Amino acid sequence: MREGPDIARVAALVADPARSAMLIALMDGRALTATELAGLGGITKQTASSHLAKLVDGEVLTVEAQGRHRYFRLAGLHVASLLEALMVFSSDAAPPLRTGPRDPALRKARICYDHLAGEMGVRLFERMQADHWLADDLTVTERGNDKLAEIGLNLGNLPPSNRPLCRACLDWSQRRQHLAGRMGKAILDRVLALSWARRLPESRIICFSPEGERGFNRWLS
Amino acid sequence: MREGPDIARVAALVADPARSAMLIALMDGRALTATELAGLGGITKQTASSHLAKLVDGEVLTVEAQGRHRYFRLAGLHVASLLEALMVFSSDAAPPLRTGPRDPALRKARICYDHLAGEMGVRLFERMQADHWLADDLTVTERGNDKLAEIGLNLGNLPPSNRPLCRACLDWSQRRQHLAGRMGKAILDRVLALSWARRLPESRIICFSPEGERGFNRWLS
DNA sequence: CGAATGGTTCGGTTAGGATCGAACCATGAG
DNA sequence: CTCATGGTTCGATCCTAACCGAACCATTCG
Repeated sequence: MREGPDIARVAALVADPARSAMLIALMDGRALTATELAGLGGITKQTASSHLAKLVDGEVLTVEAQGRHRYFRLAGLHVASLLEALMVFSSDAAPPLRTGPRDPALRKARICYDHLAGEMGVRLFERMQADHWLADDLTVTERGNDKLAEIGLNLGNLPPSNRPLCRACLDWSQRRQHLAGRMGKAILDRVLALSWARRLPESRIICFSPEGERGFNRWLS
Repeated sequence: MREGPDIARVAALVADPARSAMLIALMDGRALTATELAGLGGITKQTASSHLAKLVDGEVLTVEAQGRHRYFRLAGLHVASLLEALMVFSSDAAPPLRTGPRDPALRKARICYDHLAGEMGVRLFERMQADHWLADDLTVTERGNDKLAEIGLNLGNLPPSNRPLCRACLDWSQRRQHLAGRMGKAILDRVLALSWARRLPESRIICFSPEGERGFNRWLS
């Protein structure tokens, strides 16, 4: 009788309006927090938490904990394919709501909690390692201190804290690591203070000016 | 808040075990009666009747009344694609309950609505792309037409239809794409007409003969 | 150390829907 | 016509799961 792959299990996960709203919101590959998703689904965070746990358990979503946030994202391409296949049914109407010009910008550079992420953040971090600003254990080398001084940054002046100075943080859009920790924050602060870039209100986008990007690239080279 | 396409509606239709069992049974494109489907779903005919009404109402199935029978079949290719997309999830993990000798055959070649799926289908599709039978936008190139002519297929002779000529369909067992659309159907029809393969009754398996497989491979090379 | 914020757990309520028995309608066979 | 069979409708039961309030845990900030 009832055999074969258990299609109903996954379908049931998508079958709830709140869950499907959250899934659609994640279709562009972004990673969103539980409270953001609760808002998008029109439910309280308790309910969202329960839904998200089910989706993760069902391997439809993956989580990544960062600080006190938990970032949820689709578990892979096959999930997006499934959602696309479902959208075919309601396709005749329903103009898609997303993918304004903001998305590419978000991939290029954005704030991740308090430090730089996206393409620019990843490039920074990889350059710091390749050029030995950082040692393998993520401590700052002498050359690192020199380079930081070039943009007016002296780690000795940072406010004390028990938060680690350097930490690697997984970048969702690039799937590589970028620099987090107090130093990540300090560098972003300098980038903003130098007017190399500015934050766009109501979003996580960091917008580099043309001169700012040139300055940043020159600094890395 | 909650906008966008109402994917939860269709997902809910598939989310019931009895309904999904019936849908899977229909994946080979056959049309079955309500009582047959009731048996396959492991439910009484009253319940099945209710389920089937919902599926028809939701445009997942179509009915055809003949005498005192009512034949149900999938509403279209997009339904089969959806079911395949769902099967992707239960394929890798979840030690399947049944691994008789039929499964390998099913993975090797099977019918997906009306076109070739499984290992053979995926190989065909990848070859078509690598060897430029198809352009990136899935239109048929001149070389493609030549190769199709080799097995006696002329796309100009296909019956007109508004169904797309070429479509990619995610393959459940392979997690890659295979060829659907009118051309996918036409190729499978030729493969069967050439006696390269035949359908096994009561299943979705497409069984290639040794010579048939050789012919198929030679055609691809 | 609080205070603030992001998230989870628990308990109780509620609504939807899957299920089947029984009765009913429609078609076809004899 | 009568009977058997395919299918639907109705009503009642029962179970699941979505939901939120409230309390709780964890992390960061001052």
